[in-house]
Amino acid sequence: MRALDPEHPAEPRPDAGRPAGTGADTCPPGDLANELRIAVMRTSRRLRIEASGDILSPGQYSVLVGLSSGPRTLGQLAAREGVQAPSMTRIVKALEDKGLATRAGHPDDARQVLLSISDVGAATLERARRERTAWLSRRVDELPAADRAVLERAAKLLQGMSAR
Amino acid sequence: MRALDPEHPAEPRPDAGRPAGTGADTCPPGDLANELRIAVMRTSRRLRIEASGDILSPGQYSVLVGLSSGPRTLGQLAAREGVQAPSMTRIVKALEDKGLATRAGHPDDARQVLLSISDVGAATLERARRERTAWLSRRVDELPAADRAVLERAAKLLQGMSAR
DNA sequence: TATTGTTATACTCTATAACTATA
DNA sequence: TATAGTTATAGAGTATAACAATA
Repeated sequence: MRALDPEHPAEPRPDAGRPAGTGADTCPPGDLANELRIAVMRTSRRLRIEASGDILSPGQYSVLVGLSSGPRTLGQLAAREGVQAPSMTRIVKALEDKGLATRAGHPDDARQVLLSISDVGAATLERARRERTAWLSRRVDELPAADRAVLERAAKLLQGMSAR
Repeated sequence: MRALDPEHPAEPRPDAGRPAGTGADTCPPGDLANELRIAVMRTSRRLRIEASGDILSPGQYSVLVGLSSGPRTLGQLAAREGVQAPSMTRIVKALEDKGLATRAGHPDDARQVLLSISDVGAATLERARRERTAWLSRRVDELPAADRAVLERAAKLLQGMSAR
């Protein structure tokens, strides 16, 4: 089994040291960024922990996501993942061995290699995605509608802020 | 330098395939969980990337956070981080070598070891925290007040959902 | 000569197993 | 005999360097 993620397992409680009963709706800007960082990192850690039992390693999952929108060369995948070519060679080899991706020569440039997701790969990706969302779905369902609306707007904001 | 985080580098755009102009304030529950997962994972990836150049490895940072609220035994730290004792031995050794943590025998049980954060360690942790929050602070500052309020409420919700 | 991808090798961080010291 | 921590060793996953094939 994969090791637990060492990132931010237990940040200090956010309200420590803040005077209680201050019904203010806003906190200082620096505090917001810090609390948001804690919230995001803590949630991402739980998401990864709860997703344990994967068939896919994080790298394999991520590459499969990249391939789900169309064939890519090994170099494109490496650049997109931010890893070096030898690392991508390894990841792709693992995906091929599991039958989740297929390899073909590039029609125009014989040096390059074109990787595609297989049907089994697409199905595996879908299952992995569902597994990774299951824990969060349960938690979200427990919330009142007003809170869900807040999270929906926040999700859009975060996605916009983090887009590259 | 440490490798880039392989987690979710480029999830598919959230609105793909959704009819535009649907001014609905809510989306199906499953969709919310999925969008929230994408938002959280993408943001956490950016946070880690932007925090590159650390003096502290993720594990060392995390242990230092644990020590910042008081001395802990090696076993306590290992349990809190979700790693085995030998791994914690290594992390603690690295912190000691850098002068960020100190070791002492347990007063009641000579088998145990008590780790404490040093003054240098506390200062280093503060600096690391600021670095890790800097990117997010800039992004948050660009937002209108209403959006910041949404994120503030969302941060509290996420922290509550992810608490253990 | 430059570029794409592979192989060889090393480093980091993790785990399990075996061991020492103490309870 | 059980527990806290260390040491030894192995398994992922990453990187850089050197190489082969092609442009």
